Amino acid sequence: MSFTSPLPLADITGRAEACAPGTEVRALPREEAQTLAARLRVIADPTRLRLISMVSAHPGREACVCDLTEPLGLTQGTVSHHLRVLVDAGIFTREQRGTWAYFALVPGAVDALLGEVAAL
Amino acid sequence: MSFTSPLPLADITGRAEACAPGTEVRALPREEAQTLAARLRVIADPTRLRLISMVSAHPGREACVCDLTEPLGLTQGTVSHHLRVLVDAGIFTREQRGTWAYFALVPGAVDALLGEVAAL
DNA sequence: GCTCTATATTGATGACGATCAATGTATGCT
DNA sequence: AGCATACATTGATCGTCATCAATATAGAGC
Repeated sequence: MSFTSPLPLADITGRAEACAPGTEVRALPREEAQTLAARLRVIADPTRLRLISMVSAHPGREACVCDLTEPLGLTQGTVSHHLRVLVDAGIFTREQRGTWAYFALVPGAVDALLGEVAAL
Repeated sequence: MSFTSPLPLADITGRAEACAPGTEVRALPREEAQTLAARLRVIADPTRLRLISMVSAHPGREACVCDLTEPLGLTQGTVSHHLRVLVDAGIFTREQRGTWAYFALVPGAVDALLGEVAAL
């Protein structure tokens, strides 16, 4: 009787260890990932990053649209759009003073967002 | 001599203060904003956020593609694509061991990125 | 009232990117 | 050699979004 031929190892599915899928990894839930990614997409835009930088560097840490349109080299409508996105995300506040609308950073808003990512 | 009538304030262009554009605001340079936004876009995606979370929660803080494909519910090709993006961005490392490719987090890579945003 | 200025909104366009199915490449085992 | 597995890549499709031009709203002064 010889054992030189195929061994009947029925329980071993693949060879080596066949990438066990039963490791049960705790992943960030799909829905949380969705909302966190959406919030990150707000600041993952060059124009909005510049807006954040410009407003925080402005005297009084606030600025109106007309202060921001020309240095950005974009249409007034486009700048207004980006400011709306930032306000909706809770990163900027809008305060109407007469004809002008002044935008300012919400203290800690960006840091809070970054903190959630760092906690992954 | 009475001063009750229209004052000849010729040097004031508009009324109020007419949104002075000469305030010279230091903005994040266009090119830096572009690259920083591109790096942020890497993590501003739900699937890639979950990948980061899953790998860091995996025993040994590393995982191969087959560990990640099924729990994500995505095609193997799609997962491979996202892993490539993360490796190219310097967030993951790829180590080939036999047939398997193991991915691990680059220590401090995400924090460095977040730090740049916080420094705005 | 009218007019001008500051800002918001709408509609259309173009580009980028996430995803999949299919295929290609490489490694290991028999 | 042949075959099966793990992963990468290609090509195509579809949705999202940044941008603009045009229009709308609204406040301030005449």
